[in-house]
Amino acid sequence: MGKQNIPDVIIRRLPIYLRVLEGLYEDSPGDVVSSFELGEKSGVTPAQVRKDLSAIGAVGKPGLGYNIEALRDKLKNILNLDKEIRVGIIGVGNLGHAVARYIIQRYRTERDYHLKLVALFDSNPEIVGQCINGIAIDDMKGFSGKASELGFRMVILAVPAEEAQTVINQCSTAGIEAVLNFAPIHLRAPRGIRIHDTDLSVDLMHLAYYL
Amino acid sequence: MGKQNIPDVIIRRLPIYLRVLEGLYEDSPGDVVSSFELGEKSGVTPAQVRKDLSAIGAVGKPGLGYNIEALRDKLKNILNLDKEIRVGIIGVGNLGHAVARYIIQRYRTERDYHLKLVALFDSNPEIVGQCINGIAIDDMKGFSGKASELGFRMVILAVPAEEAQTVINQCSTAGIEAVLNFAPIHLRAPRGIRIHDTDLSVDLMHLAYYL
DNA sequence: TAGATTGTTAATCGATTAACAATC
DNA sequence: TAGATTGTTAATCGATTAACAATC
Repeated sequence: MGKQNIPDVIIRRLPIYLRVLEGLYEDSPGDVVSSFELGEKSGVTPAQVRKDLSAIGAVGKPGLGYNIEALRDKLKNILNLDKEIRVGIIGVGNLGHAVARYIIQRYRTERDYHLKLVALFDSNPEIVGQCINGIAIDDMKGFSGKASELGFRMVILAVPAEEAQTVINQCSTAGIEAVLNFAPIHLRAPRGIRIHDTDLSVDLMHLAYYL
Repeated sequence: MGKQNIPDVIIRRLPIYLRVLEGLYEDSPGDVVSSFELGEKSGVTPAQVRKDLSAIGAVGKPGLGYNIEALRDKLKNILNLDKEIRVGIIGVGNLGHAVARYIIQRYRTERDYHLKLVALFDSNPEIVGQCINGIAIDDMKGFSGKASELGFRMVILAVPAEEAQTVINQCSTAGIEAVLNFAPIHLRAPRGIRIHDTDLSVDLMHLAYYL
């Protein structure tokens, strides 16, 4: 496979381009988009757009622009979104619960994003066994088995900070490869796992600087 | 005020340092922390930590490190977290609702972060008038009045993509200065408003690349 | 053809890392 | 004093921007 080691800064912008392209495709499938328009709608300069697209091997036509559908498909392909991606959530408290509902709702409406929530886990016996939109909350004890049984390699982590490192080590054992971490703590990534930290509080504090 | 134009990359790391320092302070107030330990716990190199802290004018003692409490206070001061920060949420659907509960819960437990949710807005008459933890959902029509009455300058935007640009223009009129945007669209920032975009879907797609 | 826009190269800019004298 | 760690300077690295010949 031709993963030519594209820098992460570029990868990070691809979902944003893709989001814009989906919108353009709805309005005018079969049409073309320039780096100027795509950049405008993505918050990126036209030069940057061309540099990024050229880095991933997407090609446009001089004088015209990029074919919307082809470019969209290219991006989906690179981001692995042309296959079904199964996701589990660990930690179904306030936040995990909300994220679960959000994903279910969003990817129900959404056309064909192959992002599918397949499992929920918690270690609190009081909520294990409950259901969210038909998905049962499993005991964290059975995590490893469920992961291979259901075949998900991506996990959303919404447990308390104190438990997060322990849980991520379990994820590693279970063959998980990517983790979106909502716990307010920086985790040491075990070998073979990619972690992205995200924290509403951190975002708010960052913004607070600009008040 | 000494806002010496600190680059945003640095500002972005400050809340993370602060988060670590709060933890350290609980365990050993009055103690000192080295750039090595702080970096370790923040996912940043020691050199970077020292560069960042020096940029904001924080000082440590050679051979010892940085005083935990003093550094924490310095960070809070720079991030404006030594004053009360009032926040409103616009759009109380699935996501806005979850964010509201999350903030209320988190800043109840939290010691003394002066981040306070003071208002909720929506334009759907069916939910206007409802309450979340004692905070009423107001009609978006009265936004501008409420903003100045309650004195919040920061807003969390959780409306559908189609409405986001319109709403942010209203925010501008109402004197809002900072917006955390959850709508899956890049917004043109009106003069005087700082916008940070955040989108769970974008984060998941970004991670999907590494599967 | 004339006008528009790509793809790429070179120039610029800024951020990270390395190194080490100063200092507790 | 000896050992540790800061604060800063210089070196490196990488990302963004500008510019423009090639091409539709």
